Amino acid sequence: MALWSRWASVSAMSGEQELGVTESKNHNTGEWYAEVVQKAKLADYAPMGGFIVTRPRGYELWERLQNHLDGWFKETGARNAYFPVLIPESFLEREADIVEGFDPEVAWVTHGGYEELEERLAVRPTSESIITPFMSEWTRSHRDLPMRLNQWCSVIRWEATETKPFFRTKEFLWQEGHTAHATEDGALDEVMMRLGQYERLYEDVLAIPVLRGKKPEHDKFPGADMTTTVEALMPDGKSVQGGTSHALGQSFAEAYDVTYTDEDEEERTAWTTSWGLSWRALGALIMTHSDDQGLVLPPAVAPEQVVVVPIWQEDTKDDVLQYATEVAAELEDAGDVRVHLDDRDQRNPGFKFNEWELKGVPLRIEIGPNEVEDEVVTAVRRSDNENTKRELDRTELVDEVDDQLDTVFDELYAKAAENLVENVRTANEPTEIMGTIGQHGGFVKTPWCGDEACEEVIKEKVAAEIAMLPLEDGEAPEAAVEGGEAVEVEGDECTMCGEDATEVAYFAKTY
RNA sequence: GGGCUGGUGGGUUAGCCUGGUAUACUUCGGGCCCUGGGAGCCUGUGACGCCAGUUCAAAUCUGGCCCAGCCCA
Repeated sequence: MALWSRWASVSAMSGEQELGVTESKNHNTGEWYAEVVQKAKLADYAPMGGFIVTRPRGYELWERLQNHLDGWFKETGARNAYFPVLIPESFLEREADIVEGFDPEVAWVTHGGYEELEERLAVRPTSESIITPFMSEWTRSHRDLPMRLNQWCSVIRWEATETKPFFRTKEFLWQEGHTAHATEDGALDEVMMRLGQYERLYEDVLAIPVLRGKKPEHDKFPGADMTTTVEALMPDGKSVQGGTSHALGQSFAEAYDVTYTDEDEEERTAWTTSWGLSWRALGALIMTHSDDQGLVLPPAVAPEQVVVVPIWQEDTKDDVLQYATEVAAELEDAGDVRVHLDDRDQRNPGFKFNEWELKGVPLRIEIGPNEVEDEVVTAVRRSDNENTKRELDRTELVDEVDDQLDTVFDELYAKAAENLVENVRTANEPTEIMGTIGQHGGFVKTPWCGDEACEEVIKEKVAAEIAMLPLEDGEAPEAAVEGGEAVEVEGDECTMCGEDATEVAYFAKTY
């Protein structure tokens, strides 16, 4: 048994740690993650494999994320709608690629009560096949385009994989946007705009830097011309597909007859897109920032942004509580901060510190008789690994707290960005790709001819695949993160087969 | 899909080999006391993953299933 593990069980038996996280993020990422999710009260496992129960704290994270994205969607022309969870088999069958792509993981409803249905109904694995037919009905003229619909819903994909809350579940919450356009350019602009919004969500809200790219041909969404992705690198070296946006060309429009009359009175076929982001983003959020003390959240999604912990003695209790109450009220009213005053009588301060750290509150404010006397508050940032205590002046409280919350975001982002930048490496030999991924994880970029067989060579050996290809020639996604020039990949021959390279491939192990 | 490890009150866990009374800590409820990093005392509630089998008797043995974590495809 490894040392760290023995420590974990020893401290558990001594009754010191069992409320908090006992697993090590570095040494035992899987169990650590499961523990953080459960002990921070984000989710529980459901009785059936592959399903989870999202608890209020977890759902609140989703709601905040949702509010950001939904606002941007609406600002850019998308409107929310809702389509049935069940899709008739005959609808699903109309687009051949969708059938082929999702058939193995579709859940079917075959009975209503005791009656067997005449036509079985698919529980949606994605909704193109029910939404596009309606876009067809609603699209008459070029004046109806672009048509942009979005729905927030859950889908079911019956994969036989291990459950990992938010990362891998048979049912997951997501949004799926569906649009139709008069021109291919219009559709492509849409695809990139939505990808940009996903990138913005990760970078500006979740404090996670991402790489933008497209998926290789063989890994595209079924029926799509192009699938784009934002990829986030987790601390254990695996890549997460954080959101995807697809150019569907005209294949869906043809299959479901989305046509319109243009200015010249010609009947034309529309171009469609779809784009989705799931609660996997929450998985990436939890995995990226949290530590061995528990959850760590950036302020924008934290249910409580500030927790105020009063520390009193019998003779100071009234003063301390009054001061703490005023501080909390001021932050809430003047500062528009989500603040919680933890005035529980039966818990000592140390217990509260640990508990709120476990729950990921970005900023803790301690108020005892000393603070009251000096007219200050003591603040500790969750993102500060040194646990440094800072005095904030009472008279500048709102601004100071605001600064501290910004700093939490900056610290979280900087750490995640460092992880990303340090873990994009180049390789020019197959053994080098495999060796680098085996040793460090992360992304390894290398020239590639575009042939799936060449990916397979790597995949078989180290279970790493092509996570993405930079979107345009010469565009190196990590340059944005580094704020400078991208590192050039040497050579223009495919590293695996030696044929002419057409792409730069980013290999990684993936979630 | 294959293999490994595990599943005992809400959480952590002892007991299992060698069948018979289920251990402790903690959380939670009540009471007292206490408050600058998981304090203390009293008290109460609360569990053997599921289904079969063996047996006078199963948490314990056997078989099947379910669930989780890990490794491989």
